[in-house]
Formats: sequence, C-alpha cells, structure tokens
Amino acid sequence: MPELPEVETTRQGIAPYLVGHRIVDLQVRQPRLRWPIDKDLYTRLRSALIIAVERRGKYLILNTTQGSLLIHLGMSGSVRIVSKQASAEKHDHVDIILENKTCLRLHDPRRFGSLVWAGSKPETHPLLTHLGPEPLDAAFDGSYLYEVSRGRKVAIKNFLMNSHVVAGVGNIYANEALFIARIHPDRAAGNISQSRYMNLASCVKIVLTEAIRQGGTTLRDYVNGSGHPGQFRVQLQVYGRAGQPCAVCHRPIKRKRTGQRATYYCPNCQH
DNA sequence: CAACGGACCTGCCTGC
DNA sequence: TGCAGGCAGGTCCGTT
Repeated sequence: MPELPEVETTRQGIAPYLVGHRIVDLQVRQPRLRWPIDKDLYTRLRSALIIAVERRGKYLILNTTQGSLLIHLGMSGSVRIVSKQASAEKHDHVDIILENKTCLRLHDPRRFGSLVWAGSKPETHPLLTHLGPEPLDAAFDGSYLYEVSRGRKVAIKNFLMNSHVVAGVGNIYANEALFIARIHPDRAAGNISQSRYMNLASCVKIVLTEAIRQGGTTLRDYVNGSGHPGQFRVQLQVYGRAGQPCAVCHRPIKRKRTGQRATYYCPNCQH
C-alpha cells in the first residue's frame, strides 16, 4: 500500500474535488473487499454533503453531514477523481458519485482495501481507537518510543510497523528510517537506549516528510488522486536494493525475511 | 499481555 | 508456451 505518505498525497489530491460537494449515488461493482461493503452504505451516503477529507494513519476519512466513511487502500488500492462516464477498468470496484458528474473511483487489484462506515464519531470506531500517535505529531517522539518499548522483545522493525505503537509506518519507511538511524532491524525494541530512540523518531519524521514532499513512493501500481506516480523511489536507500552498495559504506545491502515481510539493511552500518 | 502464523486477494516474475 | 511457486506497499484475528 500505499503507506502514510501515499495516503497523505492522495488525501491532498482528492480533497479539493470532494469538499463542498454532495454525494448523489454509489456504484459498487465488487462488494467483496477486505470486509464486504455494507449493504446500507448507499442509504447512508445518499445526499450526504462532504465536509472534509482527513487522514488517520493509513485511513482516509470522508467526513460528511451524514457521518464518516473510512477508506483503507490495503496493499494495492488507489482512488482517483474521474468523470462518472469514464469507463470502468478491471478492478475499479466502487464509484462514489457526486452531483457534478464526477466520482471518486476505488481501484484495488488485490482487494485488501476497505470501505467502512464509521458514523458520526469516527474517532470512536474500533479500527481507529487503538491506533498509536501520528508519526508527524509532536506526541510521537523519542521519549514516547522509549517508554512504550520497555520490556518488549519484538524486533524494532516489527515494533515500528505495529499500528498500535505508531500509525502509518509500513515496510518501506520502517526499513528506510532504521537505516538512517543506523539501527539493526532485528534489535529488540526493549533494548534500545533513549538517545537512539530520540534519533529514530526524528528519522521517521524526516523520511515521511520528505516522501510526502515527493508525492509518495511508487513501486508498482500506486498513483495519486490525479493518476500520477510518486517520485520518492529514487531516494530509497535500502528498500528493494539488495546487493547494491550502501550509500554510506559501499558494502552490499542485505535482504532477509522477518515474518512474511522483506527486510533490507546494511549489516555494516546498522547495529 | 506478547508473539506468531494464517487469512484475505490478484498479478507479475522466475525457473523448470 | 505453460505452469508452479514465490513474492508484493497491510493488518486483523485466532492460537499459543
């Protein structure tokens, strides 16, 4: 997926076309996403006026006069604004149609994404209540990471990717932040000093901020709200670079598997 | 409570 | 050319 920078880039791209507009129809071509689309979704969205498009972690939140819709893009999802007449391609599963004949179209080949109705207080929805702080908020810092990691034996990379610890850091940016912070991805989270966590927290912020500035990372099929790919890929230092020289020491980047996920790191620079 | 594996899906690439 | 197998940006849930 779309990790946080891609979701944020998407949010910024689609918000101007949605806010202030009214939903007049919903077309669901494939209801079987991660969770089946609620049969009542059309009733809930019909004639709703979109007030704001927000983001929490990797969730997009469409706030309307009727309540909020959570949109998660899973591993392969994207949304864009198109004319409602534009012919639907394969995997274009849902159109949220506006009064001006444009629509928000969800495209998701792997169907790990979801559309979930969250009512009038989305922050109390179970998918959002347990999320950790936003990584770009002041509440996320080295002291926070240090405190919540005490006693945890899990590898720091998995810890960073745990949305209950911090919301929105996925595989790419966990790898990148650990490289810049020179921390080995397998190190136990509870065995990292406060000063190293101070550094790591700022590395996470730097990597995410820069990726947002570049419009996100496109590996295969990510496109933003206008259908354009992101540009951050060229700046990735370790992700997807197994065997290539480390930018710091020039020794080869290694790849291993942690759980089901690929981990990239420099065994010489990261400890 | 923490850690881990499985589940949900399709498409692309590699190697036989 | 065809097919099997591995792999991919996420994260919830059930079991240890």
